[in-house]
Amino acid sequence: MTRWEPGARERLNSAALELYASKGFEETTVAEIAQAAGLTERTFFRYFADKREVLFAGSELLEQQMLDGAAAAPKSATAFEVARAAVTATAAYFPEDRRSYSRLRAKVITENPQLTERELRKMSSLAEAIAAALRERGIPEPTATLAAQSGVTVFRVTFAGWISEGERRSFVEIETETFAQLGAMTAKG
Amino acid sequence: MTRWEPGARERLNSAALELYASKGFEETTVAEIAQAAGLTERTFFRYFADKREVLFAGSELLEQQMLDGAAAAPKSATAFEVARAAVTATAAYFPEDRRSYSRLRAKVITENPQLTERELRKMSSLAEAIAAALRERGIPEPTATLAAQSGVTVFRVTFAGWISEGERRSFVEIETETFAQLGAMTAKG
DNA sequence: GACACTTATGTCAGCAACTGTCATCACTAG
DNA sequence: CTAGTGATGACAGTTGCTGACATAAGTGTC
Repeated sequence: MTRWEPGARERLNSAALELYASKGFEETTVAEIAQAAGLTERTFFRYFADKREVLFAGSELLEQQMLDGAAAAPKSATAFEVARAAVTATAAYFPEDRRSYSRLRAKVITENPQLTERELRKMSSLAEAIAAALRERGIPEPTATLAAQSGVTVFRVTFAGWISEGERRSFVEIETETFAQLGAMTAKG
Repeated sequence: MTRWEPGARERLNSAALELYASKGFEETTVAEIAQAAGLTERTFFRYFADKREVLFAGSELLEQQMLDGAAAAPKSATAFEVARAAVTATAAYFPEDRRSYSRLRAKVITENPQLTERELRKMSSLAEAIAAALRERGIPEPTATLAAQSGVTVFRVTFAGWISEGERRSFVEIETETFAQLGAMTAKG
């Protein structure tokens, strides 16, 4: 018999989501999460920097995917095209099987201001990563930030649509349309 | 003799900014801020919901100014034009005299992740307010959110430019240029 | 197979953010 | 003069989070 079961991180993760969803984020104490996972509070904080972070672990993968997408764009691409490539590359991250999980997670997040803040920070960090990649390509500020932010905005709108009630289209389909709308909107005037 | 000096809110506000700037946000305790203002910790929390909020009070004014700007836009304006009107209306909020104060405040905020999160939330809330105004005008989603977010992105980039070292141009000047850049960027492709 | 070494966890003490509750003092209306 | 109101103080309590140290499981070495 091992002293501890494997997969502590996983257990903490799902225990947290379940509790946050069932009784609310603020009403859940870290001690409860730890107990549900068969661990102690102290251990929770060894895996996650804070009570919120447990819902956002793994976002480095998303960022990496975006950066890979940006890197794959042709040399001749404009700033906005590179940003778009970065966003498009994340589609693989949102297959049909994850849609309902994403819905639950998003619901928990939008219902709590603290979690919303953290989500915004992650989005901002994604934008900054893309902006940095654009700068690497020689695109100056503020164009780099502007393009990166716009790309992330499309990403957010796309994601919101993807998890909206009754939506059946795939992530890429929605994304394509969202980009088209942004183009149409700013082109005019 | 009154038992307490007037302007408690003001005193807490400036004491907090000074302490955050001089010894860092996390290194400053609420008790210290309260003491510097001649009050108690409990009173601090009567004025501000949390330790961060002390730097963000008054953002309702900014939001109102944006909404007024949006409301003043002609009926025939497109979603993006209305969003632009909202952003342009905030220029009065950033006169030359406030630039150095804004610089200090921004420095404190960008140096701390927790404060950055709160700032992002405020920006998000501004975008949501504009989006709601657009919906009121009959503009459907996701166009409303897309336009509002884009407007706020321009606002953020403009603000960052305005407080950047050595920048002399006025807020409106920078804003005009930023909008032009966004238009040029998305139009292409 | 004894020994050190590393890694994941537990235990415990403590700080600081935030909250609820009640007391207190200045001011105001009548 | 008194009763009421509103801002503040006093104080205790919960919880997020951290540091320091102990302990047990697994891993290698001779």
